[in-house]
Amino acid sequence: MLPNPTASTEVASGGNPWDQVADRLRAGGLRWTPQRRTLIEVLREHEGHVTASELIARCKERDRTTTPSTVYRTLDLLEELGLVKHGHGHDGREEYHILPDQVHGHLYCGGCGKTWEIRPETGAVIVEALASQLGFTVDLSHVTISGRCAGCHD
Amino acid sequence: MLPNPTASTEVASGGNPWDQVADRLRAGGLRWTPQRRTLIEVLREHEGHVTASELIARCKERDRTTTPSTVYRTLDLLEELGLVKHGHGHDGREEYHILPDQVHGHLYCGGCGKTWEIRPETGAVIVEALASQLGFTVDLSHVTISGRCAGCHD
DNA sequence: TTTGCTATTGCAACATGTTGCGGGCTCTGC
DNA sequence: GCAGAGCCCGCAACATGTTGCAATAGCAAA
Repeated sequence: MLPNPTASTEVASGGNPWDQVADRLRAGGLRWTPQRRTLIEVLREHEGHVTASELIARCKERDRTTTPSTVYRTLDLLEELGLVKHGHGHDGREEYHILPDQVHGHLYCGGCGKTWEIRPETGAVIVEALASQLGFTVDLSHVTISGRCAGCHD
Repeated sequence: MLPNPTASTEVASGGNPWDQVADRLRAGGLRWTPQRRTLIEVLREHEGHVTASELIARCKERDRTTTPSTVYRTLDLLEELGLVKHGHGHDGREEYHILPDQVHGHLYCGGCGKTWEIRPETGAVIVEALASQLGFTVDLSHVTISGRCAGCHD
């Protein structure tokens, strides 16, 4: 039935996570559709962060009939599977972290418009400050923190 | 020339900042319009934070002809005057801090949906961590940091 | 008070997300 | 290989912001 039965166990352990998406969906009673396949193909080609609108644009390049609502709904699904994680850029727009193996936060400089990743050591300080003082578990990856970088003071 | 010359110095030092808005606008060659007056009246009645859509709704209560674009543009103006400061809630929607005398950040719990203010002491730890390690000057008030509060772990 | 400059408004169109609904398609079980 | 079950798609409508443009209306100077 499956085109390539030999690959399944190999892929399951060390292979590309995207190869398992179809099976993981079906295992949960969900469906593997052309629209979802298109989005997965687009995601395979990206790393790091992408805005939702860019993903939609790329999907439209492959399939002119792409509908935004379908993309957003599929992204929600993939987030539940842990394959992407959404956050918000400095302006509140949606951004997706692809394959969030290592959670990290972002900094945005309002002066020059650049964005940096917050290194784990630095992030740990923030996370711990809020954990110890308020018992709050921070999800740093959800927001982009704004401010001014070293080169853009005053 | 001014209608109430005796009040000017009094107001300038300790009075209500909203009372000076009209003059501050005119001083810059800008105009004092009914639409702006309506928004100021609404802002006077609020403290802390309000979402943009709530402000628009309140303006509409006073003036049915209120247009969203005008409200947004006026809020931009008031931000330049330092009377409000915009930020983004956990979902990326706009929020305005009214009269930001003391800048503070916000925490949002994805479990119970509540929001807390970050106390200055706690905020200082975060600001300093990024300043000393990266030379980055954080504007904590711009974003709402997400996570889980003490009561919503696991 | 009148006049003229131009800041501002309201509209319309657009960008980005979200949501409800009816019909179609995927999957499974026979 | 077929048919039923129900997940999903695409549409339409809406919510929240942003932007360009022509007409209006504040303001100040005469």
